[in-house]
Amino acid sequence: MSTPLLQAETAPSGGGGALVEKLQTIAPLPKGDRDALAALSADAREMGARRNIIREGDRPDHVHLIVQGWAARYKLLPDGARQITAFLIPGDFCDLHITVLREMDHSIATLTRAKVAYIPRERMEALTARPDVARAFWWATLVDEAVLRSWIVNIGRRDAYEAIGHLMCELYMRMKNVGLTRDHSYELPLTQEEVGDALGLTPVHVNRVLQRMRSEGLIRFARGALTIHDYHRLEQASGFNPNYLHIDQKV
Amino acid sequence: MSTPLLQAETAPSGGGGALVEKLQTIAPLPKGDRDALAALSADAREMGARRNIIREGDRPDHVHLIVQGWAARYKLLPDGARQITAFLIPGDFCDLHITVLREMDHSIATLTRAKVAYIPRERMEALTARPDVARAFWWATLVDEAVLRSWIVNIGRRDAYEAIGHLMCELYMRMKNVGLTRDHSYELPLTQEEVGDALGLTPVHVNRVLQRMRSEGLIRFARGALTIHDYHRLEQASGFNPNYLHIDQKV
DNA sequence: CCGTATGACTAACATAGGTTAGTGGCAGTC
DNA sequence: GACTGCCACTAACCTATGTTAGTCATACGG
Repeated sequence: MSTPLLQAETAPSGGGGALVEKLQTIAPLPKGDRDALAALSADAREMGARRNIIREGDRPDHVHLIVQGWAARYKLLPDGARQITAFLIPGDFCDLHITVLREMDHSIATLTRAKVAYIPRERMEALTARPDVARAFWWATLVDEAVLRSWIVNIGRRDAYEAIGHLMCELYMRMKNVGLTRDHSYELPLTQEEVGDALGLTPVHVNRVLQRMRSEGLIRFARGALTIHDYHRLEQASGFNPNYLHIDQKV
Repeated sequence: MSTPLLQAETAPSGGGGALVEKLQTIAPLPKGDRDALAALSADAREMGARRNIIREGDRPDHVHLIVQGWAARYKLLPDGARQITAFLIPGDFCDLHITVLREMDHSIATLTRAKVAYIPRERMEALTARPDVARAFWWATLVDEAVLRSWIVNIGRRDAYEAIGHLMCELYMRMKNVGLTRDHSYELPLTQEEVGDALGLTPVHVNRVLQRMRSEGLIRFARGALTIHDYHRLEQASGFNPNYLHIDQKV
């Protein structure tokens, strides 16, 4: 029996998958729109863990959508250091509007085995011709931007304990929003090094902080899954305020 | 004689101002578009330094554009710490698409005296009906996002010396792109505390680093203006690569 | 002109987090 | 069923940056 790296296949919205689930956060979409979006996930490609989806300098002519599994945006520094700037979960686009820019200024790689849909430009144009879809894409783009701002605060002004807690809360809310949590648990298939690369910490220090959180009974984090034993306390301790996710739902 | 906090009024693009200058980075705009954009700056309001333009929780129904002077996006933490997540210079929108989201998840304040244009929603819609303008707005949004990613790398994986140098290079390129540099100098009306709030550093440490840069003959930074004596060396030392600004111009 | 901010700057000391160099467990593989 | 590689985990030590508590110069309002 292997660790369940992939997400539950039972998409809660009845086949539409994470993308439809996510894009209906702000407003329900007409059936036609839902079907058109759900169709994107149909012929996704399987990819192994730790494979590049796109690399800095690439000029892709199609858009990538994470259907299943996890991926990360990252930049490499000359000295080999890596900074992860985003975690991508099912329903997230990798490069929604890359065609407006000349080329990628960062890379994206899978973290787990994953299913990734490749969507040709014309197909995206057909989708954005639907006003509700276009608006939902805008919403998703703006939330991505808000998450980036929130990460800057996390790295710049919170200590390691708060930052790690904050990240756990954010991922909990995002996973919940696409139906991938159960109680206060979710698949979190990150190594301690990857957590460190996202928060500007070393794996050694990430480990220290995790030990402390465990000893305090706050969380359980093992075998690629996180359980938050006391969500309220974690939120408090890390100064997490979900308003920047613009979800407007209850915990 | 007072310190010249405001930017040169002589907009290089013949009256269109920084916005037109910036939006033509990727492609020239038709005269009609240029005029429509330039008209936005016409009746901007004067604001004092350190005044809020919008605050977290606000639901503005119009868009703000920095016409002259500097502003900053920021978030405040419960303990009073501040993290600046963006510096806004002439030609930058504060909240281009706020109407898609419910409310602001961060605040924006002027840093210097500034001229800020208030643009009603209908007027923005009329502008985005012009395809080239819509595309240019997209470009601006995506570059803003790329800058956020770059800041995450800066704060997460570069030391203070590199991070400060990187910020100076970025602002140099952005100011140059709207015609607000002369040789390798530009108005940089930031206090050392504001630089620290952007990079997650204390003013004491910012001062230490600046002293070092000065002693090395790299820069001159005084009275609200920065001169980079050796741009190439600064770029090297800070690992700056302007590709993420998507400007495609020479230094 | 004098008082009051504000911001640049410094020194002495404290610490969160980095570095280096491991050990040990476990999963996959030939 | 031994090898291999990855990852969690630890210990001892180090340093970049934070903290506290100032001094000093300049700008501005009255």
